[in-house]
Amino acid sequence: MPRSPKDNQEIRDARREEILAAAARVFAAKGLSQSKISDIAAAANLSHGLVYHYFDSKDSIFGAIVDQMIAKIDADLASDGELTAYQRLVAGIERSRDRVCAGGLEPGRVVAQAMMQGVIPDHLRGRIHEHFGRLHRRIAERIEEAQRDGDIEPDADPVELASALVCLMRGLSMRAPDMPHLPFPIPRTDTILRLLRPSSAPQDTRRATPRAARGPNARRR
Amino acid sequence: MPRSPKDNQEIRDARREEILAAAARVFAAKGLSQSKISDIAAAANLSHGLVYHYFDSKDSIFGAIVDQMIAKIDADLASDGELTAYQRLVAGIERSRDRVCAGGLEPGRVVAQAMMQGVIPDHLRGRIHEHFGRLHRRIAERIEEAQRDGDIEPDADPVELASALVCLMRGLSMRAPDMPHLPFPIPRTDTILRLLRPSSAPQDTRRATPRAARGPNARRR
DNA sequence: GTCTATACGTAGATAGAC
DNA sequence: GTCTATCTACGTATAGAC
Repeated sequence: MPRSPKDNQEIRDARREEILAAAARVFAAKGLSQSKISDIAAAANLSHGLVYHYFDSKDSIFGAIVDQMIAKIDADLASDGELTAYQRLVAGIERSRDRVCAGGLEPGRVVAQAMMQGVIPDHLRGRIHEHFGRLHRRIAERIEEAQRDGDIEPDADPVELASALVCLMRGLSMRAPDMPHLPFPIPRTDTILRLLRPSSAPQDTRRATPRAARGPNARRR
Repeated sequence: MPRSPKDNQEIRDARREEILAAAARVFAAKGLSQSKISDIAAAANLSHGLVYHYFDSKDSIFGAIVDQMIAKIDADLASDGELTAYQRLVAGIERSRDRVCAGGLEPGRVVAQAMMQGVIPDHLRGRIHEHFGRLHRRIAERIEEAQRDGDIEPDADPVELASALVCLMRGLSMRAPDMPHLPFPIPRTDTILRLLRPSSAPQDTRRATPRAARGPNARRR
């Protein structure tokens, strides 16, 4: 008895996902250009030729991966309904940081690698560029909201803070997974948050110490 | 009349430097694996084959570049004799940041790319690893000194702060030179320094407000 | 010292057998 | 649907002409 069309479709979908998962690992480890199709095939335990049965080209695989990673990053920002803006920022930072610690798949890593590479398929450039725009805008908005809540330094430019935070997180994601014991530790979330922390630091003489007493994790209202 | 041996040597040295300079630009733009020997030759305005007259292989060129970049980074930290530890930290950050702004050759970029690549010649791995050890140790020491001077948050772990700072700077250097108009700005030095800034922030209840009044740029003693 | 022509290997992509 | 064999393009590295 032959396989039903439905079974075939399931096999196809499963294979596709397997290949994408394998490719994500390979790309994260080596970047687009250094990743051979055979590497991906080997990581997915199937033959070289079969990969081409499911995807047109290496670029199309990479495109699919980048889209997945972008979606994952967007999801990181979107979730966490009942929290303060500040708490959502912290949660996002923590998730990303945990992934780096686990040595697992850091979505930011793939995208950052893609951005650094000279040759990205043109359609991808646009998508990546848009992604960064969205990411940065959302973080800046969230920072602004947290400033209104009094959880973040109110006198700093939110766009500026967002840039610094994004830089830091990108640098974090860049730690090579095959160099697990680098001489310096992964900074704690507390340390990262120093960037945003309100302070009555000396250079700021306009405000004395009012709302600071509430603490950075205080719930608003 | 033939060229003197001395002239020949000068030509050789000059060519070598030209090739290295061209290669540095190419590597910074595309990374090791995407850089073809012909790219380097074209960037240096000479033929493909001549590159091999001066270097054994692409890897050996890359090795020379990485060494140059490492030396440049080390130099950034070494200089500035008459300054405070804190002032030297600031100067280093500013130099690196200026290079990124100029879109020029950011040494950290090449090294970071190298680190992220899966395949680095083995001897290079060691050198890069050592470099990071030195870099981090020096920064941590300098931070510690600045803490004693009262210019940096005294209750934070210097190693921790150094890690965060290195991450941030690495993320900064990663901006693609061919994407000059990213939606977010390069963070100002002030903003970067928020990581280190002393503060009488709420979560820290042990110290009240003593030394903070001196300001972060105050000369010690 | 500099170039052009060429050998060799490798990786992307296709074709056809099972 | 899956594999192996093959074509083709390109990049590293070398050899030899000028």
